[in-house]
Amino acid sequence: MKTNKFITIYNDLKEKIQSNEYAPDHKLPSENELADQYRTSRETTRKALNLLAQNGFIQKIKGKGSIVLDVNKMNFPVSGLVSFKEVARKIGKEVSTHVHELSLDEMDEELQKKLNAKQGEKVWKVVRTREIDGESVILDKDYFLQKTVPSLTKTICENSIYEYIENELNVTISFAKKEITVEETTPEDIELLDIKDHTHIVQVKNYVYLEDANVFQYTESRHRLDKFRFVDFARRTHG
Amino acid sequence: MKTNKFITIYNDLKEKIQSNEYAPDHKLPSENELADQYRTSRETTRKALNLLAQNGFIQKIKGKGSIVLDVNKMNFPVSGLVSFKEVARKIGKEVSTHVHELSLDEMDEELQKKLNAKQGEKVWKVVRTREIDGESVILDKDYFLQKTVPSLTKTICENSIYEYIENELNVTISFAKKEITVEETTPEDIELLDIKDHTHIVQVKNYVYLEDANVFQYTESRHRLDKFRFVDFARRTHG
DNA sequence: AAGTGGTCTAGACCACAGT
DNA sequence: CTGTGGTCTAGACCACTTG
Repeated sequence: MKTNKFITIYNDLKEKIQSNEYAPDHKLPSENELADQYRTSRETTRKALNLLAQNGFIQKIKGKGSIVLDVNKMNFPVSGLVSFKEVARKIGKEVSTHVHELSLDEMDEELQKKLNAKQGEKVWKVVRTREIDGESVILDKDYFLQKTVPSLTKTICENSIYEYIENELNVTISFAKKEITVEETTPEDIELLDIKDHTHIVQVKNYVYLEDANVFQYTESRHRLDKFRFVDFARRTHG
Repeated sequence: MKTNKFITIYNDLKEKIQSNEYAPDHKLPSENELADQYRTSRETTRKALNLLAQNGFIQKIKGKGSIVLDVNKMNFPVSGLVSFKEVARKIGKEVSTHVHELSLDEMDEELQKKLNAKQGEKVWKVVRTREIDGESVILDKDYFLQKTVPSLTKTICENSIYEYIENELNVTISFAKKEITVEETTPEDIELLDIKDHTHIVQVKNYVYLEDANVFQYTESRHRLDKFRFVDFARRTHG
């Protein structure tokens, strides 16, 4: 696997920021200096710096330079495409996953629409609950098009489906859309989750798209109110 | 105001996509063709295309081309830095804002920490409720550092504070962090909002940063459960 | 083999901040 | 004035898709 030059520079600078070699509120070397250091052109250096800026490590200011941001203070985005396992590891809690259902089903009309699929295509349906510190707090229903995920096993579902998809299959995830709303608890929620006296749950609908801009997964996540937390990090972009 | 070449191209292509001149699932002209058409270099064209991709208008696929996405189907991000007025206009509802409090205060310790401010600095505190279709559903508490927002009036608060800040003052907003959690309703919620029988509200903490990477605004938004909806649009980025 | 997007280069001019 | 980041250019090579 050959790595691009600007990715190499990005990773190097990222590590130096995280290890405090470049400390918060201080400035990075200028673009010209960095281009010299890494024996590359300025445009390539700029690509690396723009990535750092996009991911919240630095802030570029015209006429001044690139300022290192306080990574810890920003308390990084648990947003986007991060998998449950990664999040769990991050918060350092005792977690586990229980698979309640794993089946290859026909789709009803609504699901067909959500996945933008044809009549007759089949989907994997996976129902899982997530336990944190011994309490069942998240109910996940995942739907994968069989077209892109030919087979699935219980073992895979108990670990990270994302890892399996990205590493074992040759599929690249491109972007995801999330919709967060609050809904009334259903009998199923009460059955599968350790609901306290709550009348509502937080519902997260997640649409995952591939490189070719087709949806291939739809997930409905139902979170116990008191255990829900979502962080979003929005950068202003041109236009 | 001089516009950059790549922004011009971006806007032109964006309009052509929105007006269906370039239809969903079809391909844009190649980068070389576009570079010819706009009498510019390929790299500049690429900058425009990358912006379109970032904002969800197209999907670039190596070896193939740039495919136009279905803008309507994706139901665009109401996420990030969009102001209440913009969102309101988008959903086309009858909305209004009521200012309950507008004062220049000392900060307590907690707020000082949140705004990363020094002892003795003062903040504008603004308490507003938002009415949609005659019901009071959002309670906003904004805190602005006086250092960056010297003066505020009730009229400004009734309209868009963001518009005032970005247009009248010479301040550029750079990025924002949001934290979404669910909290128990307080007596203040019940007093100022049309709460039904709900025991909880959705709380959105919003930290807004300037170009120099300092926080200048902290907002706590409290939303009635049944009227809350948040859309997030996450693109995969390198690294 | 031809065409596409992805990376990289070396050089140029600009707008802005600090002196 | 100098140095910074922002934009733009013309050309090169690569990896990938498709015929």
